[in-house]
Amino acid sequence: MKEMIIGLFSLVQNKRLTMNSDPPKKQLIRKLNNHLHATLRDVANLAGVSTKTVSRVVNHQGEISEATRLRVQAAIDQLEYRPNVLARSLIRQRSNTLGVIAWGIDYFGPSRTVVGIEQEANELGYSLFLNLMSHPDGDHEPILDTLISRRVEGIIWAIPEVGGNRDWIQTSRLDQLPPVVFLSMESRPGISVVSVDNRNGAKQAVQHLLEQGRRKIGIITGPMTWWEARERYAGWQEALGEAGLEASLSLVVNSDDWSAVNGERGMRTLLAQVPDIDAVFASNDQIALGALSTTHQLGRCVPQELAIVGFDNIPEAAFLWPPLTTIYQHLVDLGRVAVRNLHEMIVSRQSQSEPLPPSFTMLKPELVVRASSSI
Amino acid sequence: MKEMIIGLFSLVQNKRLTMNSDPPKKQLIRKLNNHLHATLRDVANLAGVSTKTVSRVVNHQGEISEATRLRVQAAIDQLEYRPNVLARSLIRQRSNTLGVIAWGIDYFGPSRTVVGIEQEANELGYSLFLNLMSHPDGDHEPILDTLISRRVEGIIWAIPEVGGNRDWIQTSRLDQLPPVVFLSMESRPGISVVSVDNRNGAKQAVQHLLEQGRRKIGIITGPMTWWEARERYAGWQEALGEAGLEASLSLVVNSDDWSAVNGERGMRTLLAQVPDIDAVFASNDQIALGALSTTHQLGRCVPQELAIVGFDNIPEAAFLWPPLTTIYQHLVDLGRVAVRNLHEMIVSRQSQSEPLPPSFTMLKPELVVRASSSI
DNA sequence: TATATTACTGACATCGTTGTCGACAACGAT
DNA sequence: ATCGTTGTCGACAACGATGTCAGTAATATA
Repeated sequence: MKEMIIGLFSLVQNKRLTMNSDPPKKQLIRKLNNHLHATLRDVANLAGVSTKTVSRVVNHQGEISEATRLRVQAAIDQLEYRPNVLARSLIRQRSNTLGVIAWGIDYFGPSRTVVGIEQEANELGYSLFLNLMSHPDGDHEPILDTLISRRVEGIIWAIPEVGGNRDWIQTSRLDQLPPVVFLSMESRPGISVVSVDNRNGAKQAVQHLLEQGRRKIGIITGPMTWWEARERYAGWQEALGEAGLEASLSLVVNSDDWSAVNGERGMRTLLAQVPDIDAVFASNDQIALGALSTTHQLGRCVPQELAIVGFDNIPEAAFLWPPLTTIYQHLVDLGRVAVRNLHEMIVSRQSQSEPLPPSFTMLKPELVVRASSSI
Repeated sequence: MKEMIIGLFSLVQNKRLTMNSDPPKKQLIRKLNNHLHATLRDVANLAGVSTKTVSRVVNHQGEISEATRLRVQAAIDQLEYRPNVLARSLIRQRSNTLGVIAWGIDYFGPSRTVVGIEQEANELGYSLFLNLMSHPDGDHEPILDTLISRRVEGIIWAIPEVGGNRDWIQTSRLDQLPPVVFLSMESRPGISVVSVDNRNGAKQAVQHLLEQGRRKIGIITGPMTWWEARERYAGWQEALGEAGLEASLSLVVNSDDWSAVNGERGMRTLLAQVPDIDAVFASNDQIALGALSTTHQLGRCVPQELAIVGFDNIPEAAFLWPPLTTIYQHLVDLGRVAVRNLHEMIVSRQSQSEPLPPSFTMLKPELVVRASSSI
């Protein structure tokens, strides 16, 4: 009975071969002209072995006699065979891909982060799907759907926390996703996060200004809907508080984006509110740049009359006039750590063991002292 | 006879079902716990139809009675079914993915380009694999192998032309690839290229300086191994030549990278070589920034004594002191056009028609006048 | 010499889809 | 009553790989 079934099977299977009257060689030439790819079966036919044997050679698995290995390898080379990863992913149930959802990679910070993500993903053997949003609080649903449909094994959420754009995490949506690592956001129970310690960075900046003998230290914040802006603001407050100074509201100017325009305006406002202000912490380097621009326009001397510190250490910072003291964030590392953590989550989920507890990593930024803050 | 075969087939197929003793519902719960995805078959079972019918509903193809359509849709929603694009790509022989090979996306220019690429790819329904190289002349072979194995339908080569890093194009390697569009390089027969007209940009910059009455116009070039640097240099030469001025070598300083450090040094050298120089074309904004830094250090007045023009229009340019005149490249468009061209190549190859002739597109940059060049 | 072991290889089913082809019911027309 | 049509739907094979299992030949063991 069994033999009978097998017989019928192969009878049916042979139909394919008989339908195609070309000899194998000719078939292959046609394939190449149509920009098709050689398959395991092509290689197997050419080498006179089964597809499984070719598969074994390709994956260096199982024991293969040197003779057949060479024969198969020759066929592979001759046909320029490349395994079809789509088919492999399908049967292995592993796509070896990650998805990044990012925003603002035309800015220095986010793009550095993506570089780190790409490097680490590459080293761990993942290919990376890049998805960009046009606004930090845009609609991410279609992106998630694509990533799920493509069966990515993990997702890096490289979008800043702005307003309520993380509220969806509380919903059940997260359960339907592969492992996700979030970047640059407030820690929340149950999810994995990697962030730069913005508060500490701001604190370092202000403490440095205090050490330089400054006492009236203003701040131009970023948009306060951003978590990072709030953290930097909090760091400024903390540093002043610990020094026994009042974080008076007249020393604060909020800007509604991170651009130099607002730095320019903010600086004017601060100088109007507190004419004898002697230092300003700008919440990023663009804002600092705008602030510097204002000091030039008004003829104030930096750092003699007024010290300025930024945040980010953009490549231009060292060449501004005067060179800008700032806070350096290890953003490439941020990306790398995120992928490493993600990889661990993926591995742990595969091994069916207890799910890994969510991780929370904080990277400490560094103060870079230049002429804009020290005489 | 035929019925017999069919009978045997389904007998064999049923083995799978009998082997698995769980009722369908329970199977599904197990699936969800293991983070598996519902398949067409799951949906079909739940809705009491065949997989093909579900497929038809998902793809809005064929004629389906409203009753079954609703029933199937309900099952899809209930199971949160997402089609597996890997399987779909496999059978359809279309992956709907593109690959980008890029370098330097932590710089402003390349990252803008990638933004454009991502946007257009997204709009045309492609997912994007991002691959970064650490050097413009690094080894791209492993990247190409991965992309081929993943069966991307096209490749965007977003790496600047440096030294001989395009020589491989002459080899047969290109034939084994899906359609490729190259960015920012010299036109070559047989390949598709999209570039910014660097020569024209530089020419505009120098012509602007001439219109301002400048006559001793120097240049700080980029690294001359780069095609873009050579083009900008050529533009400077052309503009001077057309104005009847000599492009004397004393007016030229080469820098070996694009950084501000070299702009600083370059400016010093120029001032030493030609003390009465009255304008400088810096081959990018970083170099211009360095040059500006030198003028501050030496107390030269910009633009009164010395006009400076850059290239790129980095976001900081408007806020430097003085604000920098520069050349704006439409890099987002560059990326978009590249993907659009690539898409056409892909479509044409599919339709089996005559292969599309390679395209060559040049985007014209724009002069942005600011205070560094006009009094 | 007969049997157990090892080394190597292949047949088949399978992953989750879609294209092809044909089955079947309902319908109106002859 | 018979015969196309039309509208729905399903069985099957196929995409290109890998895992399972069994088969064969060569070698080692009794």
